[in-house]
Amino acid sequence: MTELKHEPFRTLHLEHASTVDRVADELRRAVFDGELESGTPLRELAIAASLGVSRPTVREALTVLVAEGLAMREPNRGVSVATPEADSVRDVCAARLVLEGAGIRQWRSATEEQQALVRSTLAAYIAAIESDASYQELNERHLAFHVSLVGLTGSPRLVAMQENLVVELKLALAQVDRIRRNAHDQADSHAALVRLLERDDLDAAYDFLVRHLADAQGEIVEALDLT
Amino acid sequence: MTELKHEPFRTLHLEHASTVDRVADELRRAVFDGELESGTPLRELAIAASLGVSRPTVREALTVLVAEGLAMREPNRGVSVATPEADSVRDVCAARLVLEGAGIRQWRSATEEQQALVRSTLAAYIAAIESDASYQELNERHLAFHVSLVGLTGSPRLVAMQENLVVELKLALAQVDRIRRNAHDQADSHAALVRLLERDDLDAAYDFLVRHLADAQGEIVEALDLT
DNA sequence: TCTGTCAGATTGTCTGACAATCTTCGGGCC
DNA sequence: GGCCCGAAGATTGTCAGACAATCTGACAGA
Repeated sequence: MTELKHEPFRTLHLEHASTVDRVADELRRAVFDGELESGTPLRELAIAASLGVSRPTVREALTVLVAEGLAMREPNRGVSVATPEADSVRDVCAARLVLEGAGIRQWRSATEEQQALVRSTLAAYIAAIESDASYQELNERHLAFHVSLVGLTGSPRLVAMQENLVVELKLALAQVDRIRRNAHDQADSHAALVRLLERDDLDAAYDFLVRHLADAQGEIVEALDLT
Repeated sequence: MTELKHEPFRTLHLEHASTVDRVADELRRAVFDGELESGTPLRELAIAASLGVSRPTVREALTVLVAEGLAMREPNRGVSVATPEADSVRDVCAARLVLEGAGIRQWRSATEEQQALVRSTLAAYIAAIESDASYQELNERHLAFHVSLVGLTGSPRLVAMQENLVVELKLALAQVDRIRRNAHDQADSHAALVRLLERDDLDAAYDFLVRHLADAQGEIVEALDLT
């Protein structure tokens, strides 16, 4: 084989974006940015014309969105932006507690690398707050921190599941915050959680997480009901 | 509305199967039955001709399979049946432990209905064993029991995640058992687990689950390495 | 041995089309 | 006046055919 030991091109990375992917990306962006209200029908022809691609391509992109839970397909009635229900939010938070709780419980058996990821994700979140980053970015960093907690389990599948849950949350937040943007500062709370972890006080950390998720759920559900 | 109180047609259910769904079902069946070896390329034209549908329809069905993890898509190289790696199996089992463990921990706070589901699923598994059911059905019942454990959490999303994991396991089993079918009787072990639950001895039940999953993982990985 | 080139196969995407189904709207009937 | 019903329009689900881009493999040439 012609494989070199040092692999000098390891950092190179070609963006292999198919048309379908780019269409899906654009639709995702529009949903998260709140340009598309929940329940908005996503007409294939309109999107195809608007983006300058063909209908089959749009169709494929839509099935991707549906698989991700960002949209709903009703037979013979097309695809529309999913509407986050209060029950869904409650379920997402319950599921998050299971996944993130599992991560916390495995703090001690996690690798140094995984622990470092939690710290650095928290640091990035704090830095974003202090630099007055955009609302979107704060959300992103915040949720990335919670994903990193699941990363402590070392299980790619659990992380993937958490990322799915986070997508649903982002959808709900996009709907809620389209009306009133309230990305309030939660850095202290998260920093306290990490301190408990560093102190190996896992039970306290878990209790902390329980309260934190309950709070988040309460806020989102409340805001959702006002819609 | 003309809605009747007793809803006499509640049991009626029209199979609203689109062509895409039926193609996907057929492909799934073929994979689980071991007709398609892992790594087999799934050519769009061949499948379309073989099933008498058009290529776009097959394409959509394939993206469904890929989303489910049953197949892999490599850009410009098409879709092929996924190959279960030992690492994947280990990860699936680790993830299962988190989900099923969460179910067990919530046994007490589960509804009567959810607990009954666990019992009845176990009963169905045992009945299938005693009636010398087919290999496929035993597998199905066995895994259904484990799903019902996750059902104790009452979280539809966690159940959906577990079902995804189970799909991957079924794929691995299909590959392993294509060579040697070894659906050995595990009814006693599962019955013991339920007895521990009924006795509210959750810690023991959890330990039991840990061992059970470790055993299962060991067997599958071993059989996989022999391939 | 390595590189460049070419044919065949397969996918990614487009165009155009048609039937089935849903929605809407207006007409006829009580 | 209000309600059932049928026709028109819109949209999806599916199909057929086509073409460019890319991958594979083989073969010739430096």
